[in-house]
Amino acid sequence: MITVSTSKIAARAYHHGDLRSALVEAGLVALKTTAIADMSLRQLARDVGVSATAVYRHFPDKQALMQALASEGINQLGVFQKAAAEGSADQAGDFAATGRAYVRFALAHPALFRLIFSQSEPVGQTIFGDNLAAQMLQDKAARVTGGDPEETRRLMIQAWSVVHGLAMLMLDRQLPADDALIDRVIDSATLFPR
Amino acid sequence: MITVSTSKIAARAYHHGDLRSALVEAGLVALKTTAIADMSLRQLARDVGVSATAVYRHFPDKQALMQALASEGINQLGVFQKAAAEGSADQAGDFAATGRAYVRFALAHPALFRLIFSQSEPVGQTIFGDNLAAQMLQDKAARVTGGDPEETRRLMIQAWSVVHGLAMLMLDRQLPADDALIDRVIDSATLFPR
DNA sequence: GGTTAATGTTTCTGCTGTAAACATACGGGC
DNA sequence: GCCCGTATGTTTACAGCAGAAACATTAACC
Repeated sequence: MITVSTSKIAARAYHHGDLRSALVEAGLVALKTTAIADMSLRQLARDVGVSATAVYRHFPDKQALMQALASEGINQLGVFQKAAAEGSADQAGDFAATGRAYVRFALAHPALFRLIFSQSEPVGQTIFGDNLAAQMLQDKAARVTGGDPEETRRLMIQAWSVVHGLAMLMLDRQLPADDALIDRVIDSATLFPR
Repeated sequence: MITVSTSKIAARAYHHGDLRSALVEAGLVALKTTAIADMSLRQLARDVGVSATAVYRHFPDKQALMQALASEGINQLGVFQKAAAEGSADQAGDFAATGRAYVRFALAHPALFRLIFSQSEPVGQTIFGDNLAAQMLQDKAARVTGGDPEETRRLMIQAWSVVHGLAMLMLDRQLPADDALIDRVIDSATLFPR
């Protein structure tokens, strides 16, 4: 994946080749075993084999690197949700499937999921964000409500709240991270006013 | 509030009087203007007017102090919810009122609210916790379902998920922190399977 | 081939949590 | 009234952190 563009065969000296990508990749790996609070620029630099401050040639500060990781994370979430939705029959099942995927993604990548939402600059750009995950939420919701914009918006927010809350409470060990529980909560969530 | 138990009039020398309480109090104040990640033992010690390491006579480490703050926070949440529930007529309104209070508390005390759930040792002790907030959730839910334990549990989890998710998304600026929106989401949340 | 910009490294500052050794003062037993 | 143990402070020290500043190396282009 990391290839130096020039003819020289991966000269390991001084210039790295593509330090930025390498840092992001290392960051994603680190997030599998490291909590957000314990993420360290210096450690990442060590992992990549570069001096501590080299990072600052590619990111203005730590926050910027974290933001890049979060951005990559929200991408992966969208892809994962899309894959999950493709295997279901009706549209209501579709919607539920993306919700289940949301929670399962959170449980599978806890630190990454948290990171997505711990950027003060919302990387999940409110519900009008331009990422795949947000788009899917909008589309599925609109299809379920039949298109009425106000109802669609309400459904989006309510559905998002349920899965987000469930995910967070499970991540924070307030609820057991139980697959059956996810299904039960989502299946019995009737999101329409009577 | 801080009084030395002996006759000496608040001798500010060497022994503080009640450093533990003072630290907790200072911590709660600090949380009004400081994000969790930026909370510092040394700063708290400075605020109270004591050396940096004096803290360790009362708390084994930073985590323990944070836990104490979280514990106080969940207390306050319970009290706030109780007060909110007392002004409503029927039981369903009761339940909704505690939900609204949950979200409003989160918005009013963002860092404190986050702290409650950011302790790896769950201070909101799963849903069987012994704190007032958890007790209220259980009671209100049981009253609504008529007592059926399985249904009660489902309702608790679902209701908790909605309000927790809504609160988190608003805190993380993914949704506008709008009072009317809170009402709309909670009022239209029909939490029973058809 | 030499200049310039991009991308590295070293070195430094000030912050953090926390361990260890030492100082002070309170309270109870003689 | 003195004395000593224990609780509760302080000072000093260390390692790790984010980031600023000055300097080194390399690649790319004229």
